[in-house]
Parts: sequence; C-alpha cells; structure tokens
Amino acid sequence: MRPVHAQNVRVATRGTTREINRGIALNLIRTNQPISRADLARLMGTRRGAVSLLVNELIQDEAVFEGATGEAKRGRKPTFLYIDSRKRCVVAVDIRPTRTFIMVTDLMGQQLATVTSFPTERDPKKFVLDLVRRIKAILVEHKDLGRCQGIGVVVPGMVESAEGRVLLAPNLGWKDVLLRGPIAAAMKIPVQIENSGKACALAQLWASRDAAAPSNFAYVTVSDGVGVGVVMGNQLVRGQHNIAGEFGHIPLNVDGPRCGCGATGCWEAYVSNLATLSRYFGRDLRDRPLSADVATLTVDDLIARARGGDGKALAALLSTGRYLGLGLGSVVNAIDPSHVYIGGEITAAWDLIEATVRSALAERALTPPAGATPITVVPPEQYPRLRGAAALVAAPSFAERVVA
Amino acid sequence: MRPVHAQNVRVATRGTTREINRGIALNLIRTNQPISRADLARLMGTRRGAVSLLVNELIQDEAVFEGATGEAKRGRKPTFLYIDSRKRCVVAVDIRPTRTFIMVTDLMGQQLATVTSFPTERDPKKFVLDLVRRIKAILVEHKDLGRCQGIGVVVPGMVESAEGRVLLAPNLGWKDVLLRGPIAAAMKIPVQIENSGKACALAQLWASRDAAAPSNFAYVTVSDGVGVGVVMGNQLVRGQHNIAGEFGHIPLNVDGPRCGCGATGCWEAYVSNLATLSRYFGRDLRDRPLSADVATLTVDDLIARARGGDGKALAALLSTGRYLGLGLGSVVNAIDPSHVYIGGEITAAWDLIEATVRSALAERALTPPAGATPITVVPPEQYPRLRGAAALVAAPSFAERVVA
DNA sequence: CGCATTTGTCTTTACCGAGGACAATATGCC
DNA sequence: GGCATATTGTCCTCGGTAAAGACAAATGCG
Repeated sequence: MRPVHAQNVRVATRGTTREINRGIALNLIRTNQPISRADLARLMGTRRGAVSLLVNELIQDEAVFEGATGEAKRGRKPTFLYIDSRKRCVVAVDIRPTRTFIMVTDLMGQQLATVTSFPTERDPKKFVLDLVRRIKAILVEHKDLGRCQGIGVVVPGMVESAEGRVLLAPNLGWKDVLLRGPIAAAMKIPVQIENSGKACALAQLWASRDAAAPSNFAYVTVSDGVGVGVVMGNQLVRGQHNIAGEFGHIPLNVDGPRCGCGATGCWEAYVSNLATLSRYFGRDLRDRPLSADVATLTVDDLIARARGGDGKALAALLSTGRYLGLGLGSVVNAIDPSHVYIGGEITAAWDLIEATVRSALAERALTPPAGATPITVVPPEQYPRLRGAAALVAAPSFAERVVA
Repeated sequence: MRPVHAQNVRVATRGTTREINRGIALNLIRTNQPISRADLARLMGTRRGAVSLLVNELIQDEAVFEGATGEAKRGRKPTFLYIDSRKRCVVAVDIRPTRTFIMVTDLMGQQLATVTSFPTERDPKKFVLDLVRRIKAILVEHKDLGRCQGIGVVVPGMVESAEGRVLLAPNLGWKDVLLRGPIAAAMKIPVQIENSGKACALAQLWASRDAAAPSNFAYVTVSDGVGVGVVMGNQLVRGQHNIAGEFGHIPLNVDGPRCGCGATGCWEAYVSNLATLSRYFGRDLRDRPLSADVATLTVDDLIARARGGDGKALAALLSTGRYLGLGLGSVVNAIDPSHVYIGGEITAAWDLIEATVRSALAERALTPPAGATPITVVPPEQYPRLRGAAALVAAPSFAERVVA
C-alpha cells in the first residue's frame, strides 16, 4: 500500500507493458539460466510468441545470448538462453582497516581471477593512487576478461551515495572522504561506493535464485566494526541519508563502555573483534601502546586457542556470543526479518557459540517464532564483502522498473 | 533494485497499463481533489483523451463522482472530480487498556460523528460482544452515514494479520486472542486489526497530500506501551510476522528494569506512562496493591503538576524525555528516517522536554544530520489512533498495484 | 458578434500481449 | 522406414491501450 504523488508518478505508456515484461524476462533468465524460450513462457505464464519478441530484443541489446541446444525427452530441442557476460567484467574492492582486497567477477558475480590484496594506506589520497595503480595492473594483466563495466567498492563505514563520499569510517580513521570522484576520474569507469553491510545484503539478495529465498532479511557483518544491511520486500533499506541499518551503534547498555562512534555501550563495543580480544586480555586494547603479542593476535588465533583448550579464550568468545545474541534481539524486534545472515571472523567459531547466541536472542525476542528466526553463517571463504562490491555494479542492470 | 522471482512475477498484460494509470488517476484525485480532467492530465503528463477514459471508468465504478463546475479565467469551465465517499462510512475502533474509542469516518478519513468511548472489558469474549453491540447502535443511530465499508481496529500490541489475531498485548492482558473473526461474523462487514503504532504510521502516510511529505518516517506512540510504525519508501514495514517496529522492546540497558514483555531494560520500561509515574512516586507502580491516589494520577495530571511548580513532577518528565531521546537514537540509527512523529500523552509536555529529547537523540545519532532528524508531535486531539484505524479500511482501496 | 482560450470528446495510429495456426524437429511405436 | 505424437519457435490476426491531434462546446472579452 503506497500512495502516489504528483511528482513521483510515472504514468504507464504504450511501452510500459513491454518494459515490465522485458525486465521480468531478463531476471528470470538470470535466475534460471540456462533456460529455453518455451520454459520462460511457462514461468511467465504468457505465450511463447510474446516471449520470443522480448528475448530477441534482449539478444539484440547483447544482454542475453543463445547458447547450446538443450535436451528434450520428445519433440524439438530447445535453444538455451544465457545472460551475456562474455567480454565484460566487474572489479570488486573491499577496503578493510589493515588490508584491501580486489577481485574480478563477471556480471553474474562469478569470480574470474584470484583475489589479491595489499596493505591499506590510511591516507585517502595515497590510498586512491595506490588502488588505481593496482586495478589498472590487474586489468592489463587480464585482458582476456573483457571490458570492465564498473568498479564496486565497499567500506566499513557510512557512505553518502550521491557523491560516493565516506562520511565516517572510524576503524579506517576516515571522515568525509570523497572516494568515487577520484577513482572514477582516474579509471574512466563507473564507480559505486557502499557500506560493507549493505553491500553484503545486496549480494545475498541477488544471489537468491528462487522465490523461496528470504525477501526480508538482515545481513550482519561482525569484524572490526558491526555493519548491518537490511532487506525488506526484496529491497535494500537505505534510509534518508543512506545510513539505515546502523544497528552496531544501538546500545546494549547506555551506561556501557565507550564506542568509537562517540556514544557509549553500543552493540559494536561489545562484539567487535577488538572487544572480543580486549575481553581475552582483560583490558581495553584501544589504550595504546600495544605490546607486541597483543597487537598481532587475531580472532582467528583466539578461536584456535579456544579449540586448543584455552578456557579464557573460550570464555571471551562465549561472552561475545551472548552479546551478539542480545543485539540480534534488537535487530529482530526492529525489523522482524525472516532470516539473519552473519559474516565475519567470529563465524569460524559458530559451532562453539551458536547455542549461546540463540538463547540470548530468544531472551529478547518478543515471540517464540521471532526468537527462532533462522540464522545462517556466511564463511569468509565465500568473500561476502567482495561479492557485495561486485553486486553494486552488476545488480542495477537487472533492477526492476519501479512503477508509480 | 529488486530481483524478480518466478513465483512472484506478475507479468504485465494488455490491461496492465490501464490498471496502473487508473490507480495513479484515483490517487491523484484523492490527493488533489477537487480537480478537473484537464488538470489531471497535466499532472499525469498524458493526454486529456486518455484521462477521460480512465475517469469515466472510475465514475462507472462509483469510485469518483463529478461535482460542481469550477471557475476558470478564460474558456470552458472545468468539471470537478471528487472521490465518491457519499453513502459510505468506516468505523474506527481504538482499544486501550482502560477505555475503547469509536469514531465514524468517510473513506477519506474525515470524521463523520462524535467520538464515543466505553470502558474496555478485559475478557476478550465479553469485549467483542460489547463492542459489536455498541457499533451496531451507532450505525443504527447514524443511518444517514450510508453503508459501512469496514471496521478498522487498532490494538496496543502485536497483531497477526492473516487471521486478525492479537498475538500479545501485555497492557491489555491479552495473548493469542482471535479478534477479527468474531467481529466480522457478528457485523457481516470486513474487519481489519492492526497494531496502533503501525496504524498511526499508515494514517500519517495516507494523510500526506504531496510528494514533499516524508516517504521514510517513524511514528512513535508513547502511552501505556511504546509502539513504533515504520514507513520506508512510502510503504509500511511489517516484517515477516507483522511484528516489525517493536523498538519499544529494544534495550536501553540490558541490565535495566524488568519489562512487561519478559525482557529487561526495554525502552518501554523507561518511557511508558507507568514508568514516568513510577519515577514520580519513586517506586514501581506495577507492584500492587496501588494506593488510591497513585492509581488515579495520570500523565496529564503529572504534566499539570509540573507546570504548577512541582519539581519532582518536572524531574520525572525530563527523565522520561532523556530516555525518549536515547531510544529515538536507536530508531534513527536503525532506519535513518527523514522524519519522526511522536504521539501520546507525553506530547502535552513537549515544550518542557523537547530540548532534553533532542540533546539525548543527538548524543546517540551517528551524524549531525541524523541527530537533527525533524520531530513532529501529534496531539491527542487529532485522534491519531482512530485515524489509523480508519486508514486500515480506507487505504487499501487506493493501494497501488505492485508490479513484479 | 467575432475571436481567443479552455475543456472534454472523438477518431486515427501505433504498440503490445492473447490466441491460435504452422513449420521444424525429435522420439517412439508399428 | 513410416506414422503418430510431442515440443519448440515463428508468424499472423485480434483486441485493448496510450499517443496525437481534430473538433465541438463553453466561456470571457472587446
């Protein structure tokens, strides 16, 4: 139920029907490829004749191509249709406090080359120069991947979309950094910047291949910070300033520890990697200088120690698990998702902490079904952030027309 | 950006263009009435001929009627079009812990008769009998209002939409109460049940008459409990189980006071009317038995005492104001609304607490613009809950067709 | 009264899906 | 191999719709 306003309206014209169906056909090919015209017609509930015209238009535009003929039990063999991602690629960039990662994918988000990484230069100007140089090198090296359609960049912080500006990324030490312009100018390719949580949610949304996939979900990334991407009604929630989903800075306790954002007792201050490690060492690691052993220990190491019998390590993880569950309670109560995805280093210890997380969530959820909201862990090997960065570029070309 | 799935798809047919434009025309008439066909054509950016056909169809269906001819500087005078709400009415019901309110409106949500109220019967079965009897009496008394199109009921609690079941309304003492079926069966009229916060948000959404009105906002009702209705992209956010927006049970402090929902430190436990009064009296009013003076004091009385110079009363209100602002910080961080509406008894003291609320909000908001999110107070005299109940019935008939 | 202006209707044209016919292609049974 | 059957993809006609513009009706002004 959505009211229509004068300035919003996009009146349907003679071509609107075609436009809508073209988008539907393209997306059904994307999610069901390989698929024949006849099957497409069945999925769409329309005539083969109509579908043929749509498909031929898509082929003309090089959005789709005809591949091999498929097999059929009886009758004429079908011609399979595929999204045409030949000779095109997308560069995905994941900026993280210590290292930055680059991956090349096709328009479907499939990885085309090995992931490379380099230390993150903290000075924004130097960083951009460094990044551009490395992307150019990769594209020259992989000329076979075709023309680069765009660059998607994810950042652990708040991003303003219109200008591609990083408003605030405490863990990077960036504030009000204009990223898109410089990169786009140097590369002469469209560039998209987005918060990592939102990008992961977008990738998850676009990875779904059937209607059974959740259409209301939250994607929670737990790393140096906590980012949450929210999808409602198959749409990424951005909010007024593109900073919706900052559940990481909703309090567990307003009288709690100070957080990098300036407030106190944020969820992030309880469950970030630094918070987990701080609990293990029994002191706040933000207080510098760090001793050498402390500085190099990672959450992965901590998990290894916990598995190796280190009781203190396990206790720190379980404590994080409990806070993670309590915060998930806030997410569930606020948006009532059908599913929650969790990414980040802590997921490697999921078998150790799941029960704790679940019971803490159930404590705060308002109804038993909400407390039992399914949780899926996304392992780092799937590169959720980089897939999200790729989706920033690839997804819009499949975007549905918004009516009215 | 929204992917299309096989089972979701609604392929555009020959009639889809018309269907879309019919909806647009109907909504433009609603938000701009009185309006002529020619003006409508200009708003829609289409030809008068096309609009005429649409409008005549709407007139045929009795959705729109031709009223008086308007004035024009030169040329032929236009025929004004209006939404046809003649001989139709909607019954709005607001169930609250102590009293239940009934109002009769037209399809535009305009009040048609005086608001009546009666004590809320706590036993659901008896309540339904009582309510049905009273609604029937009102409809008999006001035969001139025309045929009742439906009954909208708002409840301070979580509502399951499919069956019209109240899942949990702690302040009413209701749990898993089937409301819609019994009322609909007795009245033989469609009945809609909804959470009061969601309904208020819906009414606010539908009351907007131009595109400048916020399309992302939160409506916070602070009374016996705290309800929040969230609108994103001109659409009410319901979530998977229709319990999205329960910010009232997001913690300010997980180690805080016990809340009616079973958890601890919920926002509601800090800012509900009972919490405010408890602070004033210096003890938890949920602990019975109540002494006579305590039981009858309302928040309105407390505000009067504060204005009369009662320092303790003012302190209690300011304390509530601070917690209100901290909780609003969570709302702002989670959904980044362009606007926040606040309703409830506490709004009568807005001039006393606004500064406190705003500074607490700014403390927790992540960016200065987010901290400065506009807040509008909706006074009780506008009957926001009853307008929301009416919108439950009236809004769907103007609902936009959802494509794909 | 004649002219300009505006409204609302009507006619023609073009676009597109619905429906169905049809050729091409493949399998299985005789 | 020949024939019936099934399936795919194309083609043609029909009906619904907006686009474009002509036109009559209504109104004010000189």
